[in-house]
Amino acid sequence: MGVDISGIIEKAEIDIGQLSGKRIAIDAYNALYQFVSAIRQADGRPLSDADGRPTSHLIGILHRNLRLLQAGVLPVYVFDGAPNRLKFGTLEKRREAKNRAESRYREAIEKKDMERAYSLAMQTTRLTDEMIAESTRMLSLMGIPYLMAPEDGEAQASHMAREGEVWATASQDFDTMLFGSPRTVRNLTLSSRRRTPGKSGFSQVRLELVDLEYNLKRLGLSREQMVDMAILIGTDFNEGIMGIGPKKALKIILGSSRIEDTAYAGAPGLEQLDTVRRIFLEPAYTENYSLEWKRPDADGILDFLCTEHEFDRQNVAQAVDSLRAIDTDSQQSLDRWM
DNA sequence: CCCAGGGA
DNA sequence: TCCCTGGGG
Repeated sequence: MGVDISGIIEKAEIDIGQLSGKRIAIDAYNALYQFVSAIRQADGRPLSDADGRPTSHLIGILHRNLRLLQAGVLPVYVFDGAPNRLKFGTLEKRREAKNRAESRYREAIEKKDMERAYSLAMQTTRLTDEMIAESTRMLSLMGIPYLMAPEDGEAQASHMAREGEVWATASQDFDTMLFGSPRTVRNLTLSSRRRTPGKSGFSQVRLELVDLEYNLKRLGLSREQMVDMAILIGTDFNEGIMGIGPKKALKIILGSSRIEDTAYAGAPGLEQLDTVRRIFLEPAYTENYSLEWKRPDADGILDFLCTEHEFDRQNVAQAVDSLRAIDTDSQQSLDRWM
């Protein structure tokens, strides 16, 4: 999930209207995980068609993007490429955690503890290659641009924001700040309710905007120092130091300015310091993409969802009609003036 | 995730 | 009008 420095970051609550006419680069994996973990039936299993194939990702993409486009937002989805080898450890840990959650889920189902089963089911969420392929196909049909990052999707999205190709990145974690995204939108949804893993029921969430420069200035850090702080805490690419969270890390870096000047220089958990720094400060990116929002392929969407996946034809037709009523052309020309 | 529907 | 619940595939 990336490094959690939420506690020391100031966010501004914003209204969706403030994103109208703006291009937002969305961390695709992050968004898809939300869909697949949140869109479930009562026993926790994802929604699926008659053949048992999952459909949560498709429902999520259809409805979320319909609402975003209606609000005037111009979304572009950035998918992860091949993970950096320093991420292998994190990925392995996630796999193990999912396996554990799966066996606990089965236990909870046997004990008929549905509430626990539901929350465990959310932790078993996996994105398969087929779901990724279907997601990009769905985006194409909706006329929404997407691209594959060479490595980390958040790094690519952040590069695009730095270059001014998009106004902001959208992700739930704070790695986009480390990657240098000037603005990060969190909780990019139209509804303000969210199911959270580990808890039953819903909690309120508000659309938030995180401004990188503002936060760096307020904390008295350079971005390089913020990256060092994250490395002390632990990132997807290194373990970090046990017992050091955002508060202590901030104090340490404000006192010593860089990891080499602290007592933690060379400590286990901080191996390959310069490589990890470079992952955040000089990330791999591509400029080989085009941002164009096209008219939706109405028949294509109906075929895909209703013929291939047995969605209700009337529901989908209604969504498609709403989609066709949106004038993305004028939003794109409006966007030039912002 | 988002929506529709019903009750407070 | 808000809040909660059930449904979607």
